[in-house]
Amino acid sequence: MKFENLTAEQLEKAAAMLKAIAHPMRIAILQYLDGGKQLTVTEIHGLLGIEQSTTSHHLGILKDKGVLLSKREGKNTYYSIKNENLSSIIECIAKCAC
Amino acid sequence: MKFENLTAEQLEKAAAMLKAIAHPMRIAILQYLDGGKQLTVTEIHGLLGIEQSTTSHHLGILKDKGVLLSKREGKNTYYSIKNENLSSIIECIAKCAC
DNA sequence: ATGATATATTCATATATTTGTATAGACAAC
DNA sequence: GTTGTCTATACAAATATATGAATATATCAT
Repeated sequence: MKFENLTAEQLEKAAAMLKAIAHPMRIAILQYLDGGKQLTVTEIHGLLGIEQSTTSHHLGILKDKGVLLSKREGKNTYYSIKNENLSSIIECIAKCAC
Repeated sequence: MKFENLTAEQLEKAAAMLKAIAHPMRIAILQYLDGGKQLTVTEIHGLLGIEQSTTSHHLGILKDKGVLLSKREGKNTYYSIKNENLSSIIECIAKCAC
């Protein structure tokens, strides 16, 4: 696939999506959700060891930029990865960065 | 490849690398350099239509985070992509975002 | 309705990023 | 040497991001 022809608008959207992912805690969230898993805010909050409001904020960013999906079930909100293709970004960056 | 076991340090590095890429102008730079091309600061500055110092700054960020390589030749500095694997990140994000 | 639990939002503060102007440094030609 | 060109850096102002405490909202159970 060629990406030499991305419009300014497309560049903005791609950058916004990448920027949403480009945070240690948010990468950690993606790793916990990898493989189609669905986790609640509280579960992720516990796994990350950061405040509930901070966790919710990170999840909101990822959802807002189209990285995650959310599904409310009773008191809980389950988050999952919208496009499993995105996992390959993390795998690739892990290969390059580690 | 599993990435569920990244250490805090590895998460930081991966995030830093992604953050370096996660900017419209810097994605545009990567698209210009795709395919192993080498371009000078002035050439990229001309292609992007932004200030020379801003261009140099963006290139410095990408180099500092391990995305680009630079090679000085006389007055010119040629920049190129360090790991062509990284192109696939952009291709993937383009697929997901566009 | 009351209380308990889960999630989202508001707000403030601290920190980081982006951008361009101006300047400095490196190098070549003369 | 001086001049012109290419690149990098210092600085400042504007903007954006990250974090958590406090609060609000939603839902369930009783």
